[in-house]
Amino acid sequence: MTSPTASALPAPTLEAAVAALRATGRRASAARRLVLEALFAADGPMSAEQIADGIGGRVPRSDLTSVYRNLETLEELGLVSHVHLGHGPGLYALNREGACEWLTCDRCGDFRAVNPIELDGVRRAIHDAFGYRASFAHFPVVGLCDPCARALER
Amino acid sequence: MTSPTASALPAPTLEAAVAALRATGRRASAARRLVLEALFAADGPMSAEQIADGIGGRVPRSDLTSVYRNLETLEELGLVSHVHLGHGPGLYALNREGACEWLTCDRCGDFRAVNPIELDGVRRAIHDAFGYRASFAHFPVVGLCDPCARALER
DNA sequence: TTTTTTGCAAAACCTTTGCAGTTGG
DNA sequence: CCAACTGCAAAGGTTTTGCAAAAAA
Repeated sequence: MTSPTASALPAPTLEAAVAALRATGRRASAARRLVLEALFAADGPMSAEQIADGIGGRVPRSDLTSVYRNLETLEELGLVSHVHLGHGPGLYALNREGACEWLTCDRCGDFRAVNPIELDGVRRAIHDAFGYRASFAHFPVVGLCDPCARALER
Repeated sequence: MTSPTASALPAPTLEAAVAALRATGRRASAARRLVLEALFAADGPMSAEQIADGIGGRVPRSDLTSVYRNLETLEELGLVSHVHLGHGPGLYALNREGACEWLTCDRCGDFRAVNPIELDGVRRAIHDAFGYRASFAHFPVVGLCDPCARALER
């Protein structure tokens, strides 16, 4: 029931993101910049709470409600997206060049970002068999990673 | 972080399910029978709340907490499993013969059960490319169904 | 000045936990 | 009888909503 309203392309810098905000009549508020700074400083997808906490001090902390609202705005603009890697909170990341899709292990919780091109064969197989255009950007491929699969084979 | 502790096979009838419960020292309580009756009466996967509500009167209603606890028990026994079809509550169903996996449309929310055999080609492609043993039983393949894909192409 | 955005409090939503009382075997 | 189970109330974790005050343009 979600369909990204991507009205802007990935922004490579904070300034580009601010420009994209302004271009749609939105404001570059302090709270919004803080969210962007946290996202630019991150090395992987983060929960709203981690963003609000300021990534352990690397960035000043902010209000959780505002973080959620700003993430929603940034998502509407196509600057950010979120993924559900299991049962916990949604995880947010900047849309970088060649937006990513995800694989996650149901057993150890580890995850891996993959370039959509690498999943095109899989996507084609699904489309041929079921007529669905699959995407693993919002919900990942879930399975067992190789170490966990071996561990379960005893 | 989930791995089914399937200690029993799918039960084709309520009596078989009761037998599976007894075989592991568990009791066939009234509340538990009600959950099983609801599941046997259902034509698709249901939320815990729908089960507690007694499928709109087809079955007497029961306490939501007990429903959750009983679903958990039935899942431990391998009689039931649940799937997350999007952002709402988890949906539960009996494990029928040839347990199923799921496809769901991100846009209209529609879903479709498929026999795991039909996804084996997809699974192989994923395994060859990434070393993951994918399963779409707990988290479905998410994408756009054909009608929605056409609708978006304008 | 006008419109957007914020921060707080509160609620909504789904699920789990604690516990005293009940029940199945 | 006794362990397993129930129902209620309460809490936990994540996300949303309402609203008056503050800030951006």
